[in-house]
Amino acid sequence: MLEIADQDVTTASSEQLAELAGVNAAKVRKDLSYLGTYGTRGVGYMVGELVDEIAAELGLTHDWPVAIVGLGNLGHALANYRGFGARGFRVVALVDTDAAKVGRRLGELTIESLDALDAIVAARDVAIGVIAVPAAAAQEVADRLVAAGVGSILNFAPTVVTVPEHVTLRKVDLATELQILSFYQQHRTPTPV
Amino acid sequence: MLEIADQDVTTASSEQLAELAGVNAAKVRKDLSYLGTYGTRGVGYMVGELVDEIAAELGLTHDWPVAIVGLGNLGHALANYRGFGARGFRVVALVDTDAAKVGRRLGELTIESLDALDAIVAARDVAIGVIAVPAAAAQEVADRLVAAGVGSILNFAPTVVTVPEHVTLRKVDLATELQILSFYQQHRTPTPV
DNA sequence: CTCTGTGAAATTTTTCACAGCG
DNA sequence: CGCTGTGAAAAATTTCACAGAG
Repeated sequence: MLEIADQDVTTASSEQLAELAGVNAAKVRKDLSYLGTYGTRGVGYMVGELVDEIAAELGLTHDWPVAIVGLGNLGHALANYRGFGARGFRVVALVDTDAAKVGRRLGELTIESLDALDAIVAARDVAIGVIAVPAAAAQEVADRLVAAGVGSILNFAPTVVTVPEHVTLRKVDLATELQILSFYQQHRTPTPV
Repeated sequence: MLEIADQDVTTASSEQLAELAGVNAAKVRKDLSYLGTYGTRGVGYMVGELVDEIAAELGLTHDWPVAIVGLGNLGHALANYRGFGARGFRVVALVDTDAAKVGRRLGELTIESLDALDAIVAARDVAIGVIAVPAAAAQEVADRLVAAGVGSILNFAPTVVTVPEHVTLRKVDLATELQILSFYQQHRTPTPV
């Protein structure tokens, strides 16, 4: 393992990849085979080539403009989150209803009013809207995002919001993760993956 | 549907539950059958009874003491997060290394020093530790939590941390959620669930 | 020789469909 | 009757195992 890490970081066998991912080697090969033939028999997979191919498949080669709505603690945390950039996301707008917050700078961006949302989305081609407002305001913000033409919404508010069929919606529930942990704890099963 | 909502909120058929969850009715019945027999033939499921049973199965009847380590924006957001309580989690400690933050009040709790972690965990019987520190400090915090005897860890830092076999670890990666959204957007598939 | 790519087998998950309870 | 609970069928996923490429 050490020898490999030192001398041969350019290729990896399905066995090694399987170990890293905690799955079966055959599964790795089958999954990768759907991307096409990127392995070399008798050698393994070229790591660089593989990373590029997976990135392309996952949409990481695109640059997705993201708007964050709501700059409470969570919104701030998201705005400061290192690593969105590395994964192909660019935060292009910070929006809040609170007049006291509008105009405040936060890193490279200035907080803007929710009323300007339509113009912001159109001008900066926002693809993804992140809802980080209190539960009570979530549906209203979702409606506004949809009206502005945002195609995908990530909802952090602890409430159910509904959107039209053509808009993709995901909900992140921070309590759910804790719940999964406590479930494992209660059942004393080692965490899978 | 309206009549049901008005008059008959105490029971729901597998068909209705399936609609709400966006799955097949047979799956609902099969899944619920693993809990035992809680439905009434010809009628449906008693919603109240069902909620209680699921809560018990998921460990929501326990009260899980949670400690949050790191009170940057994310830590604050988690500390203020409404709804942990409703799901059986009680934040019993806020911990940070920053001497400037220690002693500060935040809602009902006071921020304490990481050095006091062992005593805090022991005294308040902390079951779950939440890591909300920068990536660079995550492993250190994880080690401390493990040493203090915490059995489950939820890691929000964008880095991989390793823990002993007997500790349950989960990682929440905020960028992953965006990635899933952009994947759907790219492939123009309606979101499942 | 080693390690991929892939049919075929095994296993798991989901759906069907219906006997029978209330 | 309506709707559950559940065997049996169908579909999807995972693993095996090996021919053959490099």
